Amino acid sequence: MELVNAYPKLPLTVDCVIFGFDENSLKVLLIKSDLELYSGKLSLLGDIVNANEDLNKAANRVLYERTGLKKVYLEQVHTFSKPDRHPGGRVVTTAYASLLNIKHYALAISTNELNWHPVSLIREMAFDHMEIFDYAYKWLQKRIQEHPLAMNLLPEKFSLRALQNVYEAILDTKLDRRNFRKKFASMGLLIDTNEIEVDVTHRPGKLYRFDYEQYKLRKKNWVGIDF
Amino acid sequence: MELVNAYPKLPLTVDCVIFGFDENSLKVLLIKSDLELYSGKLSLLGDIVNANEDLNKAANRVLYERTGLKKVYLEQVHTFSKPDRHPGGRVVTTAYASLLNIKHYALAISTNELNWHPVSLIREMAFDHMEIFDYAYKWLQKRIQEHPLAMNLLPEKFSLRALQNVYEAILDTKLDRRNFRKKFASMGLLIDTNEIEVDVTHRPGKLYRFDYEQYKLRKKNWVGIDF
DNA sequence: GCAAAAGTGTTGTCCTTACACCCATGC
DNA sequence: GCATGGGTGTAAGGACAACACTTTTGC
Repeated sequence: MELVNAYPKLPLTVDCVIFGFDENSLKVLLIKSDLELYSGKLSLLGDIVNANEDLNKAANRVLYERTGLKKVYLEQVHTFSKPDRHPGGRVVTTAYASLLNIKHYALAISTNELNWHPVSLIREMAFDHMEIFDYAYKWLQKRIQEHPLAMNLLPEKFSLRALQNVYEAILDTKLDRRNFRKKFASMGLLIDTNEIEVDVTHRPGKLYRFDYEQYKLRKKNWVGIDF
Repeated sequence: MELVNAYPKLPLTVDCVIFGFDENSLKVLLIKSDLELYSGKLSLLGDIVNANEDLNKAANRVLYERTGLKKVYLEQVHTFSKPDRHPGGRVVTTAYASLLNIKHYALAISTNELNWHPVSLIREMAFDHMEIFDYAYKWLQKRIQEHPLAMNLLPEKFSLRALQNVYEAILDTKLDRRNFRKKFASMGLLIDTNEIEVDVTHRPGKLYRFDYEQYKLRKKNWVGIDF
């Protein structure tokens, strides 16, 4: 079947929006742009998709090549396709996002000044990456309220305070501590490890594990019209 | 800048999942597959993306070419990229979805047996279109609970019963009539037109308009962790 | 004993659910 | 007058928001 060979073809890239959490603040992994035109500007981690890999694989490869990070859980966010979005010619890009604990993933590579940047300080980027980033950030804020994504970026055992810090940083808001704790207690998805924090300069908090087993058993029965 | 010319290129298509509503049931617009291999199988409305159009434009064009439908609001759902998803060779496709009132959009074309098919009867399709369809349907079910998408497929003036029928068909569930009405009343987004249904064989219902102005003014302040 | 953060309970409000009867119209 | 679906209210339960004091630890 040679039909497909006659089709117009386009270069396809992936761009990874890697959110990280550290010192109670949300960051994003960026490099300095390769392109002269955008010299000095920050850029997402992107590269071309090869002929025989799916987008997910491409995103993982690109992330690995640019950062040395492996086995990162990436989710597809959106595909951006404005014809003029890349000054070098037409390129369609699919954005992937992830959320991880900066302390768990040492950066093996520092090419292009690869580094974590606080989300709150990002003002502009190369290409249309600011638009992609904004989209991905909104996606993340919604996503974290519906999925236990936050657990990805905490150690296996964590305190409720640490969990709350994650939500506050990502949602960029303050939450009532008592209500937050009640909420998670009532979900029945946290297992008390009977351990407590160590090396803190105040009363240590209890440590919990997230009950992935239980979570998987739930089926979401979500009917609630609201807009 | 000739960088981009050296990149590997892939054929890119769009596939439109056009949901329609008629006679209180949810349908989807499908054609018989072009391909010999899939002869007799149903297929989404898809075609190649041209070199200088963005995906959104491509989706609109493809829809127009295949159906004669114009000015349909399409939303991007997901991009599917398995290397073997098309038997004729590697093709990446981006799925777009819409929801419209079948009675408002007469099909101008009937090539490939273009037709509306009840969603509940779809069992298999050509290519990976069943997977795309399933994804789009889940997307729709979530989307309609968070956005006033349902209004797209009602006449400008509609009864609460008609609105409820939409939700019941799409969510595939029964809703309590009184609670449903209270819900929409309390939202404050429906305007009583002071008109009533005509030509019904029972007590006519009041007709409402959706208050798009008001809706646009709302900003969603949505913080509610739930999973 | 002081600083710092952990831990905890109650009340009011709102939202959701469940549920049954009368009303207006066409025929 | 009967069949069909429109329209309405209430009570109970659950979720959420607001709010302050005591406890434990390190130093």
